[in-house]
Amino acid sequence: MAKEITPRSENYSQWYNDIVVKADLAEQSAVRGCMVIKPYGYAIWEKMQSILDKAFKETGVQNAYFPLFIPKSFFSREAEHVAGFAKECAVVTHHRLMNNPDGKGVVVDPEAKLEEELIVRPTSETIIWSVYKNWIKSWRDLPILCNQWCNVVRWEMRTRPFLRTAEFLWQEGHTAHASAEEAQAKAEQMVGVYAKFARETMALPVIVGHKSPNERFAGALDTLTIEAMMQDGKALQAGTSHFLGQNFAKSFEVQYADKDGSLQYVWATSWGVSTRLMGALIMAHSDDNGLVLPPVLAPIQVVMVPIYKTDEERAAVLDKFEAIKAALAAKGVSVKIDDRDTLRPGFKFAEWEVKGVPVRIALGARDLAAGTVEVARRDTLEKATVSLEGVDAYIEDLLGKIQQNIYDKALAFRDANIRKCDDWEEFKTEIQKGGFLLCHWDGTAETEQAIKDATKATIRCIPVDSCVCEEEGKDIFSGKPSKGRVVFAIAY
RNA sequence: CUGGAUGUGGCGCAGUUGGUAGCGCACCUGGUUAGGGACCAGGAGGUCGAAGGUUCAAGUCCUUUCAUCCAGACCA
Repeated sequence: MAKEITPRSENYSQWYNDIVVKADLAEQSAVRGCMVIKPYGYAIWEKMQSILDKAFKETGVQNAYFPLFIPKSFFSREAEHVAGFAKECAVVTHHRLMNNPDGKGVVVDPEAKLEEELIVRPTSETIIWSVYKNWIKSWRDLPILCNQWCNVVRWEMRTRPFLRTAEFLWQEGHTAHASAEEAQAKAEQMVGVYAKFARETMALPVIVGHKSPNERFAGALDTLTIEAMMQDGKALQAGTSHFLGQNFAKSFEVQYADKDGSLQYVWATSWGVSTRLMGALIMAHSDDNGLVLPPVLAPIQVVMVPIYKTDEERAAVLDKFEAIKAALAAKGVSVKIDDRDTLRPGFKFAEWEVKGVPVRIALGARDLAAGTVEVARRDTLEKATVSLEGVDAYIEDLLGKIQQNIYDKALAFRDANIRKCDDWEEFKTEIQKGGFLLCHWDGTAETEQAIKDATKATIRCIPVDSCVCEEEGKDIFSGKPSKGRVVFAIAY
């Protein structure tokens, strides 16, 4: 029987799209570059949201909401920032439709032209800072720690489901502080939250580091990032946290009266992760049978497939399933009993594998007689026959093992594809094979650009949590002195 | 925007030198089945992306146009 998922060796892009579609995560929408996130995919996003949201609140952050539309003039205040976004924004110019005088459909009412165009937010710095201006008067008002869960629109020339869509869901945190040190610490704290989330929840090993000036967010003084490696060896930026300095405060004139009565500009951060994390999840863990979900994120952690010939057998098996389900539910495990009687077991096995459900239990007459169940794990595809007695404890333990194993597997893959490189000729061929190359860099934008032009590789980050990178050396391209190694890779 | 490719039932595709559309999956009905994507029989579903042209006749040839995909450019 031919598998529906295309082997990754043939065409990684096709393989990825197949998993998105077959696992029932998302489909293409009628709007160019946008996608419909289906219930199963959205359930995963909701889990990500709830876990992240809890972590944010533990750091004192509160949720708020700001408008979707931003007056065009707001963008002209921060020159550097607008340069990074101006080219790819959707613009609202009119506010009314009318019946087409030809009688065919509707047209934009030319009378309804807006005085000032509205930009559909590509990110909310400008509107949030125009609001913060009114919130911040005194040192007592600081810090302000707000996050918003919302959608943003960026009219990208080329899109890919989850990784780069014209509209996407994300959270964006925006904080204001009295001192540079406090703001910087906040930016570091939040990238730490992201790294912990990636590792512990998504089972995704990430490298935390600073972006080079070239790759920094428009308007930021420092950008911290978590960089992950996908199974084709390409890098994916999974989340960022920016130290914005006083750029936005100055542009939007956000000043507070300090304890000594002097007027001071506030210091800012912003940080965000998006539905791109879904893309990371898919590309990091999936295999040729489909999605592989870490148990912590799986909307369904255990699926039960009954096997029967007669109505009596079916009733007996489902009865047993209900008992196991109750025991598992008491332990906080989410369980789905697949009692559809129009489909055969083999079909169900394959279907739940594509969807990445971590554990599958099969139970039939044979097992009932022996007092056992068949427990299959998605990460290794191994099957075990387990005694019905205490199966709930076995599965609870197994879910933890699967979570750990998925992380270990991804970590082993990543580490096997990180290597040092000190020779430019070698670099040019090695980088095309995928993976991360740790190389010396002289710290100049010119060198970085030259390397990018020659190989398409970019500096993914200057690591902060890896001691191997702190050593003197010579730049791989220019030969000039370098204070440490940075991560080069070809990125999504 | 540049280069390449593709548009034919819900999905994936075939369709020769022009002759009035077919296959697989999915769907509906009935039956047999059920421990890894079942089988048999019957059935429904398409103005072939759109517009124009050539022709007795166009899915097929010509022109225009639109859309999608891939590779660039672009991109926290």
